[in-house]
Amino acid sequence: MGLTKSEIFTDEQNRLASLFKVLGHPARVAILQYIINQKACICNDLVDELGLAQATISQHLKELKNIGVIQGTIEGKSVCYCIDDKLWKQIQAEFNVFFNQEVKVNSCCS
Amino acid sequence: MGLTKSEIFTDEQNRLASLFKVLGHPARVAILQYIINQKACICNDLVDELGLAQATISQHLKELKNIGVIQGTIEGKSVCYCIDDKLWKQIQAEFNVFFNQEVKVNSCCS
DNA sequence: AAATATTATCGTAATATTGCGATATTAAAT
DNA sequence: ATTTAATATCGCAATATTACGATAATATTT
Repeated sequence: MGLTKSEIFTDEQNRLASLFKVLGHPARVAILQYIINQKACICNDLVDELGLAQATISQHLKELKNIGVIQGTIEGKSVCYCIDDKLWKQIQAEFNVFFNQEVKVNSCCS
Repeated sequence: MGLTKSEIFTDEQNRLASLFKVLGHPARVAILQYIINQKACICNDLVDELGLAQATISQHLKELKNIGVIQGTIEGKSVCYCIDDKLWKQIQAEFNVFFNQEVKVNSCCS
């Protein structure tokens, strides 16, 4: 197997999980932090900054682009990647909806 | 390979990624939602509720226990799983620190 | 103690992810 | 047009994850 059974879950559950999953790798967290701090970046900066091969960085960037959290604009022979601020805030909002569900503490565990 | 190079990232990056990763599966999102709504649960309820085998549910519960977001108390022959509200709020807080970094929108992307 | 019920663990197959070298693609510079 | 630079894609090997049947472990019930 190794195949997630997406069809048995709700759209919301699949959606949340897919967002969490993309953020669930330290390289992608590092890339986001770097882009945020530098305002923008090109892939080669990241290759120098992180210790990963260019092909690997490019692959991680692609996954971040897939969920729309970053966008790339071609600038001459390089690409300028930026956070999509609207989506950034939207993802945070979706996470907060999940976390703000009221947790009722049950007697059996306290 | 297939081996994440954790040693090249900061503790914060690894920590955040590991939390996101655990939440990055729809079954685990579903389990958390179910426990929150039912106040508590035992594994067998989840087997009926979700369409996954008992062994699979047990494995997902273990991962959730590993990050401390749920805890299990033995109750006779079953186990009562509850959200650890303190950790639940702490994880949310850690995520918000990440998301609340100020994003400077760069001219090249707008 | 034997039977039953619930959960955990083991072993294994299928699929996914990570990482990287090699190579393509694209655009600027010469 | 050729060279150079930056990024993307392909193909592959190593490792991780997902899922589940079988079985073990634990605790209650009979």
